[in-house]
Amino acid sequence: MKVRTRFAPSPTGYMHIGNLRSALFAYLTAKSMGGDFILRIEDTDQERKVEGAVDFICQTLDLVGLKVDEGVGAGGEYGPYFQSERLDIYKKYAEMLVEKGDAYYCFCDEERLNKLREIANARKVPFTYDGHCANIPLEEARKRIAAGEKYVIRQRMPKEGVTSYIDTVYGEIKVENNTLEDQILIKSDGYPTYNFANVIDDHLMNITHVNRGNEYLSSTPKYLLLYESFGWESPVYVHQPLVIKADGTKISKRNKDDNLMDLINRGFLPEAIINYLALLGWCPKENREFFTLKELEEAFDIKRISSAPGCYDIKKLEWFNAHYIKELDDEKYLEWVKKYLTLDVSGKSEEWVNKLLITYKDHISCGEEINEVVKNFFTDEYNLSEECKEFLASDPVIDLVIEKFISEIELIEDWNCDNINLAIENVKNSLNVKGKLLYMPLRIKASGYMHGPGLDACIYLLGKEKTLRNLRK
RNA sequence: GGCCCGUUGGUGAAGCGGUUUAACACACAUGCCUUUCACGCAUGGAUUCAUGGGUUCAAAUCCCGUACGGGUCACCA
Repeated sequence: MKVRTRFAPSPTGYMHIGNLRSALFAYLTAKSMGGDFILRIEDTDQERKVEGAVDFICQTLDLVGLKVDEGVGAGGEYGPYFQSERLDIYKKYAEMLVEKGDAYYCFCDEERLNKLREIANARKVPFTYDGHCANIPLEEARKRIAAGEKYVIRQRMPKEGVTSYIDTVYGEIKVENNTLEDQILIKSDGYPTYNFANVIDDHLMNITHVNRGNEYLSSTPKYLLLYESFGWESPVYVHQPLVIKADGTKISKRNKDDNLMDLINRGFLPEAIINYLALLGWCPKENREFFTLKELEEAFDIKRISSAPGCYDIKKLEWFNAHYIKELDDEKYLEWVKKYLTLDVSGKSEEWVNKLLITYKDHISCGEEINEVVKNFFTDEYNLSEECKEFLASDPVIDLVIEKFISEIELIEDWNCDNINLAIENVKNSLNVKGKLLYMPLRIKASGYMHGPGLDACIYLLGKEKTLRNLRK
């Protein structure tokens, strides 16, 4: 049977790094076994729905290269793929369960449930539904419904026994049935709950592997009981470890380091994000860290998903990103990096701008960083860091080096890197200064930075006039 | 609180009973190279795998308890 996995987000806003990771793992689970990746939208909560969120999810998947084989945006024969368009299907299956006695109509209103909750709170015991409506005869229940009374449908849980299953990542999970609540399947507005719609859709859409966060680990028995009631075969469960942050705070759509669009807008490459995310909770058999999506599809193996949480670290992502930036060929790099350039380049030749950007290609870890690293080329007002000032004051020969260099620069007629190197060489020979003491003063005075690309290229790009102005400051 | 999951160096993470004197990567330190930084190359750092017991000839690896962290107990998904 062909492997089929799904990414089933609810349209509640932007995606963060954790959402994308879920999508990635579902995608890789399918692709690693030659299967299909399906996109289903779980829009059963009418109150939390956000306008435009579906488009956004599709765009995001497209952007990072996770191609949807079937479902929203791709079509397919198991639709509709919006849960809000499948209401009659859920209703039908819920009624079947009622007919079998594995579910029942419940007329308890919010008021009564709140009262129960208060009592439970006061006694400091967890609230669970008391089964108040569990034994209303079906005939009577139907009459009340016909009379217009509001109702929900609840799953009837076994009072004893244990439900267990084998999870691909966590192994055997056992849960006592008496800890399971008679959960709601169909809400009073006629919409299904997540727990129910999920089971129905996964079965009807022939989903073979269910990828989801491990927060569902202990509620999975509820699903299993539903499959059992229907006499359906349950899918393979692949529960994934959570993604946490080093500082203990949660991944949030509002945090700029976590929000996917923010990352893209700051100049993180999709390839880098995908590569990094794949390694968050999964590890390849061979000792390797760089993977394209295609390579991940080959190498991925659900058996190697870790059961310990993955730790999201923006620093490591930056490192991956810097690597992928270096891999870009110059033409592609220029086209990409210019999208992030906010400095005023009017009055500069395109040739000069391109050379400047390429020179700094190996020195940025994300797109927007280019502005920081290159800004002194656009201003006469730069402030030296304390570290720079300290260095300049650290040796009396430094002033001589600068003075000599100024006179050498003044002599250059043909402005190119070779002549600039020659000038440096002359300073070195005449003052007998070399190494850090020679290069650092020149770099700091000319460019305002302690670090950067080759000094000759920096000075060349600065131009003769500006170099002299900076050196004389 | 009940139930479920997790805990390996500064960080991420491999290893899942003996070939481990615990891989690899990031970070750090030192050295080499480059007329500087960076890049690259080389070297160094966990007497030890949260903790206490147990099983075994042998445990980071299996079992039990403890601590800490997380999850879950909604007409949210």
